Amino acid sequence: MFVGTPESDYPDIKGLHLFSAMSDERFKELMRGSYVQTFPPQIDLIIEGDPSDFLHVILSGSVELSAAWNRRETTMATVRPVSTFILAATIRDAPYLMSAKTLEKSRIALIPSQDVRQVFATDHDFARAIVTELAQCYRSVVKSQKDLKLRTSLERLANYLLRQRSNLAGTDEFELTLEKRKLASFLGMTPENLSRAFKGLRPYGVEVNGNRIRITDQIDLMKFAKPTALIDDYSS
Amino acid sequence: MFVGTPESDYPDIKGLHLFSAMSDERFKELMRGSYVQTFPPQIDLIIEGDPSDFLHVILSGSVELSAAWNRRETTMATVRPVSTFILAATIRDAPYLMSAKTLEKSRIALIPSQDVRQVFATDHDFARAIVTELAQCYRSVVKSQKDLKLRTSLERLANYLLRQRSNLAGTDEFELTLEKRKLASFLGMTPENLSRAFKGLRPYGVEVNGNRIRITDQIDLMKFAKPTALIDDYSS
DNA sequence: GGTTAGGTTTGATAAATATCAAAATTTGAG
DNA sequence: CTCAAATTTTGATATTTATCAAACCTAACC
Repeated sequence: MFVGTPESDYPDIKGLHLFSAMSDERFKELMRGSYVQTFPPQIDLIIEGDPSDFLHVILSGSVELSAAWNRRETTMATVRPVSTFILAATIRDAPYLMSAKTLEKSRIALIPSQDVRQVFATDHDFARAIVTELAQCYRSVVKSQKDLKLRTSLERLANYLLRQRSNLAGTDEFELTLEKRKLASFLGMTPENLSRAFKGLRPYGVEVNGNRIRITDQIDLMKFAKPTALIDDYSS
Repeated sequence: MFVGTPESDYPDIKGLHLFSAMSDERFKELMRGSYVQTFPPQIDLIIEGDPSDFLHVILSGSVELSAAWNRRETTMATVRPVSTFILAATIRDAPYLMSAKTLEKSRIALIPSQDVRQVFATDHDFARAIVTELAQCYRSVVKSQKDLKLRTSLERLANYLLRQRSNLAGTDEFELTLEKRKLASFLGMTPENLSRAFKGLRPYGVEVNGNRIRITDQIDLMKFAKPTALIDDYSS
């Protein structure tokens, strides 16, 4: 099992901003201690509260990050290739704050947290790359927090659709990448409410057909959604 | 005006985890480019969207971080001495996501972002300290997000009170450090709702008298609030 | 192709939260 | 100390959102 991540996966992982500045030497060292596994859908990779044994890198498929309390559960984010997750817990050697579960069949590289922390302590370029990554993560959560506290559920949905649209090369028609159930939870509402929210956006030119969304009047939708870079631009 | 931060403030600032590992040499260099200013209450230090010109260090007083959208406004956090704020924006050289305003008369050290980024690029210990700090910040926002999405307003208030209680050496009686108006906004509710929420906690042993809170039955309150380290422990 | 399980939608209702208005209380300035 | 302004509380009401139940749809499976 512990045979290390196959070399064929190196380019994908090294392509991440996090690892790109690292010396090949050290990168290979890190990879040797790691391994790749393919998981079926609906597998729990991490339960919140667990000690952070591995930094995870998703190579294919998709993973849901969720949190639970008092029999309630909420989707915090979905992670798609190629990216890492649970970086902050790894660095701080602290328990995971979120659970992770595969949504589809997924290939995931697991890098022992101890190794990551060790390289972090000695490799300055890596430390700097982590800073940039964490600053980005932090800013993303702050944006998401603003979304939640400042907008109604209808506004959140409208802005979500506009973000999806621009992610997907700005075509007027696109598919939802999330099950509606998950989307509802991600946006902080119930599935029933999401269904009604879609109807509520019809007057602004949103047509829904299963997973297929068509935005017939983007200007009109934007006038309602009022997107702003300080909430909706995940790249800054 | 640009006379540098007075040396008498060095110990406080150097005491921050962020700067403690930095060489005295470099620290003095950073301080020479910085300056300290005393602001009256209710002064806008930062407007969200501004370019991040300075890393701020609060030396005395208190500062509110808030965000606004579409004529709505919400309190995101309050910062107390001695700590930095707006670190992520400084590092990423990105616009501030939150506004900052003094709540009381406050002394604040301003360190040019450019200098911080430069030291960050050359001083490895500083880079590592920033990582730890940012990981901590990130985890705090995630906890706060879980609080918001998983709990009702009554539960949020109950857990807030328990956190305050433990922060303040665990006495049964303590003072709110925030105006109720701000507290309501921080907890994601209206002032009217907060007032009613306090009443709603009376059956669980919470007595309110102005800013004075008395928790007469901590066990009972905890049974209702169900605090968990994965949301309420801001030190991990 | 029929069946079943799970997701989605719809309608009815309940609960949580916000809004508006006004009274009560506190705070701060002069 | 007194008055004005702001905050807090209270009551009445409206809006938003959640819950429950049932119908409907979809997709995987035998």
